[in-house]
Amino acid sequence: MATAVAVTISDAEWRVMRIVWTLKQTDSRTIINLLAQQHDWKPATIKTLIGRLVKKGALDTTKKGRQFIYTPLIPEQNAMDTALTNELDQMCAMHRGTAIAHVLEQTEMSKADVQNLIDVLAKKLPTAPDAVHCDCLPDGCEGSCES
Amino acid sequence: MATAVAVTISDAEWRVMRIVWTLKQTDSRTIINLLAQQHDWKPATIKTLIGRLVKKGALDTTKKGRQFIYTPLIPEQNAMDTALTNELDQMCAMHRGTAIAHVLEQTEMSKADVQNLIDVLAKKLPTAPDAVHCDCLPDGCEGSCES
DNA sequence: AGTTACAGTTTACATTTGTAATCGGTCGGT
DNA sequence: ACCGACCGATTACAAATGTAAACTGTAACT
Repeated sequence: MATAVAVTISDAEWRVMRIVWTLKQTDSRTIINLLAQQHDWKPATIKTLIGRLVKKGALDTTKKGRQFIYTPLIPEQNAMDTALTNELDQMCAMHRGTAIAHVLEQTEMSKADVQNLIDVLAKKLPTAPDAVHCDCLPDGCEGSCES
Repeated sequence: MATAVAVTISDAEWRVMRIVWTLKQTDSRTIINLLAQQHDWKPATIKTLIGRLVKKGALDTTKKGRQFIYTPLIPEQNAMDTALTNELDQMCAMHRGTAIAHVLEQTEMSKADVQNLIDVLAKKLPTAPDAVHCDCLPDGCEGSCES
């Protein structure tokens, strides 16, 4: 395994990636046009973001005449998983379930997605531990860590 | 409503908050001792983080003799929700469900939590739309945006 | 009363991120 | 053959973040 370093994509860069992920491949012209509509970013700003993503190894480039064609080097689902997991991992293990519950309530999802989540959880239920303990303190936070 | 600005807590600051959330209230001594164990941060580093959190309005201080007692000004669950929601919101609406599925698979949760999530989803199922469309492109990404 | 030890504040500095102007090369048109 | 439009690269700069030393004041112990 070579590039196991899991590139970090910043918020602004994320916007660029979404365009490329969605279009599978594009040139900077298209990216700039689309993004300049959504945000009011100057073309120069978007070029910078593209440049950084290429340097970071998130986008690949293929010379096409005078310009480049950009393609994602890291899969969207992969980036999404990593971002969410990183966020969750830095939170108290005991409270993750509740946090996810709130997120589920507020996230609009298709029937199919909801059903799929139910299935995943149903499969998870049997092996789920009776309790997951707080891991906020070095030792284990016995007693002082309720609800 | 005064401070509706939703303070942003950085990764390193998050560690400090977790200590305070768990202990409900503490002094810097305790925070420093606990954190110095988990990470190898110098006391000065932790002091800086505490100071920034106070300035940001995430921690409250109460003079107690020569030192301060710190208490959380923002609730943990609230911070967790905000962090996760912000992360999710910047992702393609169409793919959020799948990403959450992956996260659910990898997150250890208690039986009670899993069951709770199932309930939340079951309640959500009837009103869930048949499809949630990709919102990565300005227009709506018809056609060019499959799974 | 003097000194120590530690709490909180100020200052420091490199890196990352957001935001953007400018430069340099080239493709296409006249 | 030349000029302009445009692409990608270089440079810029402030704010946030990670990491930490230095400074200041004062409570506690001798």
